[in-house]
This record gives sequence, C-alpha cells and structure tokens, in this order.
Amino acid sequence: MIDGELSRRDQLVRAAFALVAEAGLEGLRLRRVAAEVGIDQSTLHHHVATKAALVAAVAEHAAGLLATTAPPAHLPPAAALRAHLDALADLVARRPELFTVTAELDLRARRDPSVRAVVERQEAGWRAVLTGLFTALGEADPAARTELVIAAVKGVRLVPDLAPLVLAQLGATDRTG
Amino acid sequence: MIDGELSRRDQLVRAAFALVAEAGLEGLRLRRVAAEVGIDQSTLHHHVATKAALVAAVAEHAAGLLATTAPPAHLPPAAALRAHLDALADLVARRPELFTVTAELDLRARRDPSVRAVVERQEAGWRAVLTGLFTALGEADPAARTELVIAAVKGVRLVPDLAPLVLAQLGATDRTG
Amino acid sequence: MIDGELSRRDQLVRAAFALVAEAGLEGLRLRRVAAEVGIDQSTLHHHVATKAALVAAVAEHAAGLLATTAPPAHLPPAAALRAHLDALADLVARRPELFTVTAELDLRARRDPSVRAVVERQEAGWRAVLTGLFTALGEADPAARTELVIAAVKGVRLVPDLAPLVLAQLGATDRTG
Amino acid sequence: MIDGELSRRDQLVRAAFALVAEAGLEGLRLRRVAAEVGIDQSTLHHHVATKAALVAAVAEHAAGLLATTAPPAHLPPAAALRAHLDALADLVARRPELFTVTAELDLRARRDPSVRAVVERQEAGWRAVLTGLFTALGEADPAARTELVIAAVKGVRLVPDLAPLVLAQLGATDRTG
DNA sequence: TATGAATGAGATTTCATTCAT
DNA sequence: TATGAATGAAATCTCATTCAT
Repeated sequence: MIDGELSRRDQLVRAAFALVAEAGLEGLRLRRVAAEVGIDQSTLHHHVATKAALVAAVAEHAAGLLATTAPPAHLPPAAALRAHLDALADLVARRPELFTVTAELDLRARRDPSVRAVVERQEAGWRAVLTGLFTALGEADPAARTELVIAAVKGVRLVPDLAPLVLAQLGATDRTG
Repeated sequence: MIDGELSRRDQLVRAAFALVAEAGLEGLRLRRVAAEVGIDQSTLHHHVATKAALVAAVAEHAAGLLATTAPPAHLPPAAALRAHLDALADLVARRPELFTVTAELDLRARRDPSVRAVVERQEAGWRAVLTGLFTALGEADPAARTELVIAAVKGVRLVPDLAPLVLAQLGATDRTG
Repeated sequence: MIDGELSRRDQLVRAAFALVAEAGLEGLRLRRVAAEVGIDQSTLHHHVATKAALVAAVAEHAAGLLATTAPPAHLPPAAALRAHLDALADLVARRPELFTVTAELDLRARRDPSVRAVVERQEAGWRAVLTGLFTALGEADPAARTELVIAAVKGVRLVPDLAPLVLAQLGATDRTG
Repeated sequence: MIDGELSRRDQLVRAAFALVAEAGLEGLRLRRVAAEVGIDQSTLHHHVATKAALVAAVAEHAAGLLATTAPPAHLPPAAALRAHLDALADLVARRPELFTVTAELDLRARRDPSVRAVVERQEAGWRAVLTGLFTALGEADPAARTELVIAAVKGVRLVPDLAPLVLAQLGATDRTG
C-alpha cells in the first residue's frame, strides 16, 4: 500500500506518529499534523474527532507495528524465541522511532484510559507469547523470564545502539547455572 | 532537616517533583507548584528563574535520591552488587514516584539539554559502578551485564510490583553456563 | 472602501494606529486593539501573528498616509514645493495623530529593525523628492535645504498649532542672501 | 564633582538617564537602574519613591544639561545667537544621548504631567531666549524664527550627524531676501 | 540605608475546538 | 470534505511596589 492510497485518517495518524517521535507527545500539535498532511487544522477534525482520539490511534498504529515481531506459530520454542528476539532487534534497528513513541505512550497510558487500553492489550499479548515460549522451553520461572525480557526491551528503547548487546543476553536458556 | 526548615527553593523543587509524578512533566504547572508551597505564582520566579530551571532542579533532586543506592565502597563485589540491587528494590518499593519521575526525565532529556546533562551524569555514575562490580566479579562481558541491569531497571520503573521479580534475576553471576 | 468593508486586518491596524496616537507605542495593548474591533484577543493573532508585526503594519499605514503629500509629478518645481508643503500643513491640521504616531515610530525604529525598514524607506522617498525639488530650483545646497525641511517638519510634529508658522518659512527660495 | 561623590539619588538618575538613551523610556527597568548603581531593586525605592518620580528626575537632569547652551548675558545679539547655536551643535556632538532622551521625554510629556511640567518649563526658557535674540536682531517675525529653530533642533535630535548641516542654516539673519 | 521575600496585576501567546460557509 | 474566522481557557513570565527585618 503506497502512501498515496492511505486514507486521510491514516495519513494523519502516521504524521502524528512521526511528530511524537520527534517532539514527544507533549510537543504534538494538531496544526503541525494537519500541515504535514497538507490540510487545514480544522479539516483535521473531520477525520479525527479529538486530539485524544488521534493519540489513541497512534497507539494502535504502534501496537500494530510491534505485533510484527510475534514469532510464527509453527516454530519450535527455541527457534521461536530466537526469531522473536531477532525480529525485535531488527525492528529497533530499522525503526527506532517506534520505540521512542512506545516509551511516550507508556507514560501517557498512566493518565489516558483509552491509550492505556491499547497499551495494555498489546502488552498482554506480548506477555502471553513470551510466557508460552518460556514454559515450552521448560524454564523454572517462565513468568520471571518473561518480565525480564519485557523490562529489558523497554529499558533499552531509547538507546537503540545498546539493544543488540542487551537482547543477546535474553535468549540464553540458563540464568543461574 | 525537616520539611519546615527546607528552603523555599527546595520546597518548590519537591512540590514540582511530586507534581511530575502525578501529572507528568507535561502536566507540570507552575501555578500548582506555587500553590502547593503556599506562595504566589510570581513569587515562585523569585526562587526559580524559569520553568526549565525548575525541571532541571527536579532532575538534580531525582539524581540525588538515586545516588543513595550506590553500594558502600568497602564491600566485596558480590555483596556490593547484592546490596545495590537490594537498595534499588527497596527504593522502588518505598518511593515508586521517583521512578516515574525518572522515566519522564529520560524522555525530556532528549529535548532539553540541561535535563540531559543531569540525567547523563547520573547514568554515567551508575554505569561506572556496575561495570566495576561486574569486572571485579570476573564476568566475561561486564559491559553487557551492566547494560542489562540498567535496561531492566529502567524497564520495570513504571511497574513497581514487578521490580522484585526482575531484579532478582540480575544478581546471578552466571548467565549462560 | 468604507470602514465596514475593511478587512479585519486593516481594521486592527487602524485601531492600533489610533491607540498608539492616544497612549503611545508603550501603551499599545493587544487586548484593547481587539476589543476596539470587537473580536477576542486570541482572534487577533489569527490576523496578525505578533505584536511586532502589528506595529510594523501600523508603520506601513503611516507611511502610506504620508505618501499622499508627494507633489504631482508634472508641476514646476516652485509650485511642487509649495504644493508639498501645503499638503503637509493640511495633513498636520487634519490628522495630527498621524504625526504623533510618526514620532513614536521614529523612536521605535531605533530598536525594532522591521519598523526601521519601513521608516527608512519612507524617509528616503521623502528626501529624494525634496532634494529633487531644491536641485531643480537651483538651490546652492539642496541637501542642506532638504534636511532643514525634514528636521523642521519632524520638530513641529507634536505641536500641530505651530506647524503653519514653521512650514511657511521653508518655502522661501533664498536662505542667506 | 566626581562620580564617587554623587548622591545615591543622583547616581540613580544618571543611570536611568543612560538607560533611557539606550532602551527608551519604554525599556527603562528599575531593576537595571538599581543594578547599574550596585544596589538592590528595593533599596532604590528609599531614594526615589516611584518610577514616575525617577523619570521626572531624569527630565530635570536633561533640562539642566540643555540649559548650558544658554548664551552669556553680556554678548551682543548676533554673537549670542551664534554662541547658542554653536553650543547646541557642540552638545549634540558630544552628548548625542541627551537628545535621544529629550525626544523620549517629549513624547512622555504628553501623558505624564510631572514630566510635562519640566519639559515645558525648559522649553519656555529656551523660547524666551531665542525670541529675545531675534527681536534684538530686528527680525520681522521673531516668534516665527524662534519656532523654526526649536523645530529644526528637535527634528535632528535623532540624527546627530546631520545637526551641523541643519544648524548652520539657522543662524542666517535673512530668510527671504 | 539596605535587603530578600512576597505580591498582584497584567501582557503576550498558544492551542484545541467549534461554527458558518 | 474542506476552510477561515472565531473563541476561551490557560500558561509563563515581567515588573513596580511593599513589608518585615
């Protein structure tokens, strides 16, 4: 799907996404979003009712992008985990802004219920996948391993250069010896 | 030094800190900060020149609180690492807002040089401590272990309940066997 | 074009002009300008980006009014000079505020480059006209005569009643005999 | 009288005078005046009750400086006129700021009665001197000549470089031939 | 005489949103 | 779907002035 075929709404969401990556949610200005798409600021409201709705849409967009790292269902657990972590590393490298935006959204989710809903749904899915994998791998404490992975990924979000170094340590089966 | 003896400036910084924890940096309002301390909003500028300066002062305050988790110098490395992680877990449990504020500041640091300066200085110190410990412990890749700890801590910042679970996995000497 | 048909921007500029005449540039308040036109103060910014831009527009407006005193091109020099001075005297009598505003702008021009640009352009045009006339009249030192006229006009700006007395002395061809 | 012997009040008045020359009456800030003298802004109020009083004092100071151009009483009229114009030219060259300040005060006088009182008194004196001289010189219309001189001087105030050119034309006895 | 703290009034500007066209 | 004009609420910051010390 090329850019020209995107709906106005999608264009707006992507423009907002880019703006959040650049200036933060705090720096998000509807005027600029509209300008980026080439429409008037008041026209924007025909496509997105309110600023909060736009932010929620940005959250949905981000969740969609993150979902692409889910491992294929048919793979054996060890390979699936490896595939997932590789996909994450790849995504961090190719689209670092996505993770900046995610960090912004995590903070916003604390105060905005509609953002929280999206963020929590995405995270629940991720958590389920990881727990499933670690359980299949026979890990002693799959939940703990899961949280470590999630925390580590979230923690390197703003420093993409360090992501490979950190992610490489998460695939190892044994944690204590 | 009890609260009543704090300088007005310190009172303001702490009030701002609390407000950031509650409403985010985005929701920080000088009016409310002043009101919380019981002075006029114009008087606030008598003590803190500008909002940016206040935010920087909040960052300093946060850095100071985090510094209390540094392990005592005389401890052997294994105990020092344990002490540090325990102190972190303790701080997360007792003062979860500190970590919320830290997450806010990490994002702000991307755009505000004076906040960035404080945040980077704090993080550099932390990194040095961890790398020293892991080196002393004979870890194969002390830098990698350091980044994993930092990332994991940052990643659980907003979910204090999960902190023990995650932190418990970071002290283990062996990662791969 | 009657007042009711003026663009909002023009209405605002004229209201600002009147306010400067009354209270000085120092006393110019956007709130009052907007109120005078009957719109909200925030709407004013929809038409004029910034206060400085409004002041610059006022300067343009003043320059336009002053330009009406330029003598018709076809007149012989003596008549042209007389016509110009008469037009000036007439303008001083009919629109004394214009000259008050001009005096304000001359001072502001020292500090505001965009006002300076307008003021200097207007003055350069005036100077060129006068020098042309005095040269055509065979004056010994056209530049000197020009500056005397300009200075004298500027000097009586704030005392319209004295303008005729002063202007009457500027048309005389011979200055020293 | 050297600077160190000036009263605090005089120091403040001179500092204010300099600041008006630099930033205009509009840009006059008590804080800066106090800082320039090396005292606290609130201490300033022990010496000058109010900002308006300080401005009036600046006007007095300016009037005092202008008074130095009055011609010695004993000179014959022609020489006295020449002496006065020379003194003016000299003052413009040596202390151009004085004339900037004067221009500011003329505008302020329109709105501030206490400034107006000072300015009018000074101007009345000047007018009396000039009219006396032109009368003694047997001018046909001494009042008119007086106003031309006053206007011309006021008109070149902001362009000291042109002052000699303009002033030179004001001493000539004959105006029409 | 000097100061630091406090005040209150006010000013410009920004921004999301609405409405009529 | 699109727009330009308008709004109202709010926010930061400035500044002269006052008061207690």
